[in-house]
Amino acid sequence: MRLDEIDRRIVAQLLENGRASYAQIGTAVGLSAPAVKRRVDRLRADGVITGFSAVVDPAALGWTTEAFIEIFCTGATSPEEIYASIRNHPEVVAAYTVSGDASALVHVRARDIQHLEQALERLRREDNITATKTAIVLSRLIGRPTDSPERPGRPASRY
Amino acid sequence: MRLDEIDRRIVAQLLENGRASYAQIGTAVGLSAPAVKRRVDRLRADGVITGFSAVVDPAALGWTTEAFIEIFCTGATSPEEIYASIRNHPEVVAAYTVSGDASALVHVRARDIQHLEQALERLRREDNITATKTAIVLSRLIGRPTDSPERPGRPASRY
DNA sequence: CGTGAAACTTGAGGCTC
DNA sequence: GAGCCTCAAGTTTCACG
Repeated sequence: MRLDEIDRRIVAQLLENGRASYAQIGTAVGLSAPAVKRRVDRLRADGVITGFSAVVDPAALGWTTEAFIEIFCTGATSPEEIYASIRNHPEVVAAYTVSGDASALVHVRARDIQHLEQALERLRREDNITATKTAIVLSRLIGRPTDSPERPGRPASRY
Repeated sequence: MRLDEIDRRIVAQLLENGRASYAQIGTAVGLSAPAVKRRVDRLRADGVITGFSAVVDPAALGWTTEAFIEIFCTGATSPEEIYASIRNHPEVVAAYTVSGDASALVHVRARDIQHLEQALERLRREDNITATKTAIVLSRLIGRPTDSPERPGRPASRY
């Protein structure tokens, strides 16, 4: 599952434009379309590329409020238990167990502040969760689609 | 720029498979391929869909370490100044100004712990930044490609 | 990995409700 | 306004060299 330079460039192309044609990618990386397809198929089979997705502006769909919530649990709550506590909250966009004071950090998106408050109350009612600490997102400074293997920082998409 | 039910279903389809053909989406939502294309074109023009991207596993590209860093700045540091301080650090995947104690929250990805430490040191050398507080990601519990307008929680991709 | 041919998809015209 | 049909141009996908 080693990636060479061309593989990385193909991935970079597909990060930038997930609907680029194989011929288009091919001219960018100096390969024919079938050769690109074979590599993309291999990258998918190897789990390097896990899928393709539209990049959507949450605000345009009415999700204008965003927060990071530190979650504190009782003594030795396992990751599985934390997962069970948050999995059914649809507002949770991402969640991580982390080092430090908090047991987990969850990224939440809501339609508005009222919705956020409601989601937070619902989270706090979970048995394992003893406390929360919320940081509401005021502005997004940087947000990359995902990590390019070799792309430097791009300008922020503010909202 | 109002979205109807079909628009939302098209967006949901494209979040799930960004390379789906218009005909494919059409059968899923009950429209012909050209009708789907026109709606997708409109959704792009309206900024609801901002692009398409491959979904890549950072670990497969050698980015195995991840952290959230709270950044503390002197008194009244503006979002623009914070942005200027972090924009050139390629390890920064996302950054937000937030309510609460910290001035900003930045999401960082590094190749390994050594690289993370090095990135952190580099960040702390920025003039505006007076202190940082790092939470290293131990495991990812939930991570959705992005927010579907109506999709419930999906299982976590752990690593 | 490249070439070429078959099957499919895209994208733009005009037509209908 | 929004959808459907049709057709040329482009794209994907295969077997073969």
